[in-house]
Amino acid sequence: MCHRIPPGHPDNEPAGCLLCAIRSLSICDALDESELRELVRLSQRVRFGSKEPLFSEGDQSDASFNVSEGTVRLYKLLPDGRRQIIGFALPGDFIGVATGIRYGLSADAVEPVRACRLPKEPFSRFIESKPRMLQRMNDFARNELVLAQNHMVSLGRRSAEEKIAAFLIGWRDRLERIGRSTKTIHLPMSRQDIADYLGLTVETVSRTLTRLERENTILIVPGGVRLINLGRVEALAVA
Amino acid sequence: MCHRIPPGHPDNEPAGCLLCAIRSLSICDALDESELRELVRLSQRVRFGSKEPLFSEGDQSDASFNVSEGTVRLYKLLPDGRRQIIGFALPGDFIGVATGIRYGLSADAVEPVRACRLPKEPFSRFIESKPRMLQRMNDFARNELVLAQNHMVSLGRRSAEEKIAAFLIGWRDRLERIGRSTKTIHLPMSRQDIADYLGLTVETVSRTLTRLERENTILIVPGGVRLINLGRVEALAVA
DNA sequence: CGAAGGATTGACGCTTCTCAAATAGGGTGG
DNA sequence: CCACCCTATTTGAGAAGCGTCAATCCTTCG
Repeated sequence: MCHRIPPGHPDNEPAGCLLCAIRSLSICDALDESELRELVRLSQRVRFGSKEPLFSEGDQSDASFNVSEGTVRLYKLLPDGRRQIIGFALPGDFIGVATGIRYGLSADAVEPVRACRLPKEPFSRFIESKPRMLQRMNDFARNELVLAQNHMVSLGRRSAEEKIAAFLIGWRDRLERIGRSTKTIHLPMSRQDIADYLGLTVETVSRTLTRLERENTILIVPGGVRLINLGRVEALAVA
Repeated sequence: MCHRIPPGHPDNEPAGCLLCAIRSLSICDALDESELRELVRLSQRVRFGSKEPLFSEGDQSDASFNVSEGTVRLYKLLPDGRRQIIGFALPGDFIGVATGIRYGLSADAVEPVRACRLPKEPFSRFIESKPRMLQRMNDFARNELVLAQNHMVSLGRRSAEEKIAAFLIGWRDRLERIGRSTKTIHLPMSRQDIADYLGLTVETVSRTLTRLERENTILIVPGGVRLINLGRVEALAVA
């Protein structure tokens, strides 16, 4: 539907922080009007087409990103190509903060993505004297840790069926928190992505989903699922 | 060897932040002398015996802790008792920061632990106007995320043998960074702990370790292991 | 309309789990 | 100091869940 976009194509719009639709979801909510005006000057609005990388593990870490639209896949690769998806970033999420001079993981767009690019140096100078912003970034990191911890429980201790259920419930909750419809849960990522997120194979994901559908627990629809027997899914998810 | 210690037994020593041996490893390194003096007044030195909980998932989150001695196990439980160990905390680590009013996971002492207890309210007031401290706490949270991400790769995409190797290398690196000997790697945690950390069973951990020993890759010694064929372990660990 | 990639389904195998029992080790009390 | 007990660890045999390989189907898009 939309034509190929060059890597990290800059929009011609300026970063419109003051009018930003997802500001209340993002770290920028900790800034006042004059600070936002300052941020406008040091940030850039960028777009990425499906599968296009925002950054890759090992790259020089030049910038972080505030996702404003679309879904981003964050992952690590083993030398032989095995992939573990660490998480998916949604609008409001703040990604690409590296500990060292290089990114510790890779990120690419699952579907077309818009984001604010925050170049490392200017941005770190910008925040260094803003305790409220630092607090908010701390809260965001803590929240990421909570997600990571639940993810570890799934990876280490849940069966394939429980993993899928926990994934669907967790994804639904995240969509809900950013104000998306949850009547039918939109799944922009592929079966392979779900498999690599849950430590399974595509085949197992596919089989498990169709089994859940045959049992009338879920309904598979194009681009997502509906939870028919919500209680059953939730029971599997906590287990 | 030592008698039973009541839960979270307070030492009679004051919190000696100025002389603290692990300050350079901890978040407190971001504080100057007068700030440390302030911290002394609002923190308490506490001890925990083996297996004693520092806090439990679902408890009201009253305080966080700076570990100064010993090893802490951080974990989550499923309703049926399955356990996933999220990580181990060592001297210098800052644990028990909750996002909400309740702890999101449980923590207990693997071996006798000393820590500084930082009551939530006074501590959050203490840091709110200290950007350097907030920065450092951010760095610590980021570092935890890096560990979590590597852990997820192990849980989701590595074989039992690779998990064990990656665990040994990762543990060795952490011991090294806090200045511990790595000639023989001290493992204070049980086989069951290692299993619950790696998403395996005790039997698989035991079998894998003895297989590695039979192949002359490692040597199992009381309380730890020695890496005989370091190259082999490292090769398994990256894979 | 046809090609290409994604998703599903099936048959079979293997790694890891489960259940069970033996062994070792550490702490306690006599 | 030694014997005993309790727990941790190791080892074995068999089962099962999930992975692998392969073929088919479906969808999307040129």
